Amino acid sequence: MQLAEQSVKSVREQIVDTLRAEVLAGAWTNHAPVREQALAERFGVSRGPIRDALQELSREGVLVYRPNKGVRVNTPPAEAERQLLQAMRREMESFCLSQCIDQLTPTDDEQLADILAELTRACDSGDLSSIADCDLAMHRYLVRSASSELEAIWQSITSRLLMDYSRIDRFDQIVSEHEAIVEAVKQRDLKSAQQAINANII
Amino acid sequence: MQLAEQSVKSVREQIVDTLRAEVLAGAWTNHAPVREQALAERFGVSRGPIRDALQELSREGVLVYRPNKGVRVNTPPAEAERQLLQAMRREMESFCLSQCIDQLTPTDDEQLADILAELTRACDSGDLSSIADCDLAMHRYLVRSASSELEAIWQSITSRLLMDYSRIDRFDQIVSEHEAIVEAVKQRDLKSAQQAINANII
DNA sequence: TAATTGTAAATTGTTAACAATCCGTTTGAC
DNA sequence: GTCAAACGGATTGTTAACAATTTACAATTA
Repeated sequence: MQLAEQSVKSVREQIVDTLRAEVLAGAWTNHAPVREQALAERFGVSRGPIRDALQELSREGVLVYRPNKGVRVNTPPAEAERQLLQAMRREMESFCLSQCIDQLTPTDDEQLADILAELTRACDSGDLSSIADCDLAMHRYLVRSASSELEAIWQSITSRLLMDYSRIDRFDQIVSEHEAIVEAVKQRDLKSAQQAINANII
Repeated sequence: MQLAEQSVKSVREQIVDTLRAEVLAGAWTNHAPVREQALAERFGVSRGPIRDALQELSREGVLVYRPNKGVRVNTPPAEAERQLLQAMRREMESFCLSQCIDQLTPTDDEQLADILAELTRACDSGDLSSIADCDLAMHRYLVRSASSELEAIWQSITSRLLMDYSRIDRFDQIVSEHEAIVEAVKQRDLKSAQQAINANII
C-alpha cells in the first residue's frame, strides 16, 4: 500500500501492521497460541519489540492476552455486539466525512483513486489479503483525514469485527461500492458519500 | 475502590490504573514529558513494565506517544469531536444496559450501591480524584457486565474525553443522577435506566 | 549580538540473561 | 489401574546493561 505516510514508521508499528493484516486476512487460527520467540526470529529482532506489538494488537482487539499464557487470535463478536460495532462504525465514518470532506484536496482524490485501483486489481485476482487491506485502507484514509485521534478508536472497532473476507463471493460489488464512495467524495457531495459509506458497512 | 475484580491484577494493569486515575483527575500537566526512570523508581520496578503501561495508556488515548521522545498527557478533543465521543458513549452504554439488565443479580445491585455510597462520600468531601474514579467505575461496571470486549472500546472513548472534573460545581447533582441510575437498574427498568444514563452523559 | 556548530548529558530503544510460571509427562502410593 | 504429586522442558515476565537518539548548553564564527 504505502500511502503518503507522515514519516518512517517505527519497528513496532511495522510489525503491528504486518501482523494485523495477516490476522484480519484469516491467515492465523485462534487455536494455536502465538509464540514470541518465533516472531522475534522471523522479524530479526529480540522479543522486546515483539511483545510491544502483541500488546498493542491485544489492546486493539485483534488478539487476546492472558497473563503468563501469551496471546491468541480473538473470536468474532456475538451478533448483537457485531451490530452495535457496525452502527458505531457508520456513525463514526459519517461524522469524519462531514468533518473532512470540504478540506480534501485533489491530492487526496488521487490517493483514494490509487487505493480504489489497487482494490480493483485485488478483486480481479481474488487476493483476499489485499482486498481486506485496500478496503480498510480507504475507510481509514477518510477517518484519518478528519482526526488521527478518532483513527485509533475506529481501528479498535474495526479490528474487533474480525470481518471474514473469505466468505465474500461478489467481488464486483465491493468494487462498485467503493467506486461510489470515491466518486461522491470527489464531487464533495457529503450526503451521497455518507449514503455510499452506509451502504458499504453492513 | 477494589470491586469484585475477576482476579489479581498484573503489575502492568495496576500501574496503568493508577496512572490513568491520576491523569484523568488532572494531577498531571501536558507541558512536561513523562519520564520512564522516575516512574520506575516510584513503583519499584524496572523500566520495562513502565514502558508497557505508558504504551497502553497511549493506545487508550490518555497519553500521546512520539518516537524517541516519550509520552505526554493528551489534549482534550475539539468540540465537534467531543460531541461525537459523547454520542458514542451514550449509544454504547444504552446498548450495554439492554444486554445486561436482565442478567444482573442482587450482588450486582450491592456492588453498584457500594460505588454510589463511595461517590456520595467523595462528593461530600469534595475529593475530585475519587469523584472521577467512582463516576467512571459505575459506568464501567455496567459496560463490563454486558461485554468485556466493549469495555476496552468504552475506556478508550472515555479516556479521550479527558473530562475535567475540576470544573464541576454541583456535587449534589452528580450524586442524584447516579442515584437515579442505580435505582432504575435495581428495578430492572431498562427505559428509565437508559434515560438516567443519557441524562448523566452530557 | 545572532546564528551555527560541536559536545556532553539525559532519555528512549533494544538486547540478552535470568526469574517465574505454565503444561505435559513421569513417578509413586494406594 | 487410578489418582495425585513431582519433575523438566517450554514459555512468558522482569531486569540491567548497552546502543541510538534527542536535548541542552557551550564554543565558534560572521
